[in-house]
Amino acid sequence: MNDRRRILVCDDEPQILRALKVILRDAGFETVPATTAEEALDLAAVRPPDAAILDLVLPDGDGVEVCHEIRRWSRMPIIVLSAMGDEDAKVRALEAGADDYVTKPFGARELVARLQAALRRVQGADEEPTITADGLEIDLAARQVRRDGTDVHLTPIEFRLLETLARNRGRLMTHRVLLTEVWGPEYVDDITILRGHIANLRRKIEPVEGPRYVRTDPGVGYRFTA
Amino acid sequence: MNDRRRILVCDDEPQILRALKVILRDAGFETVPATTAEEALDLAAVRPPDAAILDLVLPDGDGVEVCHEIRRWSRMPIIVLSAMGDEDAKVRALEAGADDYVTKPFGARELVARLQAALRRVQGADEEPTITADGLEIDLAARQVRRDGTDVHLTPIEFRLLETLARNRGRLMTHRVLLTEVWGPEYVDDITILRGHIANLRRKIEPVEGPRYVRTDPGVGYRFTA
DNA sequence: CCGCATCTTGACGCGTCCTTGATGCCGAGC
DNA sequence: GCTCGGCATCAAGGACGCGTCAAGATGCGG
Repeated sequence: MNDRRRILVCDDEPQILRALKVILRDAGFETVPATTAEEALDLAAVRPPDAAILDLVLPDGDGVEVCHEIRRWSRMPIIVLSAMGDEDAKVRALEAGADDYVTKPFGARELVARLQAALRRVQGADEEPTITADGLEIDLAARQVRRDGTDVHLTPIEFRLLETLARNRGRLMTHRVLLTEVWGPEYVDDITILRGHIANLRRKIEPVEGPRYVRTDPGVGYRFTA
Repeated sequence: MNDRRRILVCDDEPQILRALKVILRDAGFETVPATTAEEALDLAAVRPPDAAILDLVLPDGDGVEVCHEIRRWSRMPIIVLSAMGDEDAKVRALEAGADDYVTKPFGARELVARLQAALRRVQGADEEPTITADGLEIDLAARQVRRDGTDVHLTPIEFRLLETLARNRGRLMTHRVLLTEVWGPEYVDDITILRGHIANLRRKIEPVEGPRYVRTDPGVGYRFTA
């Protein structure tokens, strides 16, 4: 019996595919290789892997599309590989539902670390009634937040902001995604308002010594870390 | 002999159908696949399954219609799959008799958990005779309320309001939920009337120094706290 | 037909929350 | 070392929701 995690890896360059295979095997993962977008989607549907690593540029399509397709039916962790400087495609992949990105050339340790972090996230993501991250309790059904046992009062917008971040804990949420999710599509570009409420939220739930739960990814967005 | 539960699954996209099949098989269910609304209704009629999972968008109709049709003759658990952001269709499906909804993309474990919860719910529903919260007694069967031992007279609407709040004690009940629950779906937006009766209810059961049982959540709704 | 209890509706004052722009800080690139 | 862009913070205004009250509508029983 083999209980190793299966990782779908899609990249059109054979040497990168081989390198990824070695890196993942050493980290205790099983690799399911694919070289085209179509092959990746087929493999994912026939027997869903535990996570996927997708190159953004593929012969028969875009890694963003693959990401989008998979997200129609699965929440499996997806990490995209982007060439350096390809900021735009990176952000589009994140908005299509990717969990994180790694820019090529990547270090083996960084990739594995991000993969494991993403896998850890999915463990308790089963739409639990209450999310707990050391010292912070978020009761989604009751719409109640406690820090170190004492209740914290959040305004409606602050709660929805924290809720969407916590529901996607570990995942990098772009500014645009957060804005459309909390305020609606017409606020897509209003980053100022997002910043303001992030500040208020932090003042209420973060310890004084610095941000612990809500991390900033400069130029891209925010993420909730446990 | 096969005693596995049979689940009718209706989705027009082959990839999603395949993924659902795998997920359900791993959870110990047998899948009855269908790709159109008509096919789903036929299969359900020929040999009723134990539950149904329906996509909201189908080639020859709406998942809401299928839901409505099935409900004409069966109380089997129905779970609908809705695309993210399609709040309206989701609500209509629930009003047509669906038990629960899962938004795509869904986690495998979440879907299975909700399916099992729905199956369990069909077994038996429980009733609570009387709810007590320090100094306040609510006898649901006798429709009687006492505060500190003395009877309090509530009008019919006031009682139903308190009843729904108390049955979901601790949980925040939105304006919309309270209005549909107490007054009916056509009062969904009439917040004024809700405010008025909340005020009257408070005058009768709350101590003079301020609200203790019925707390207000600005912009969202009310909740009953013990 | 009348009176009472209840429900509904609108207006008003008040408090909270949202929004916006200005300001200062920090890191990256030159 | 300097400039520039992105980020956090703060304060002020304006908008919105809430609770309250009173008057009118409705329904029921006497």
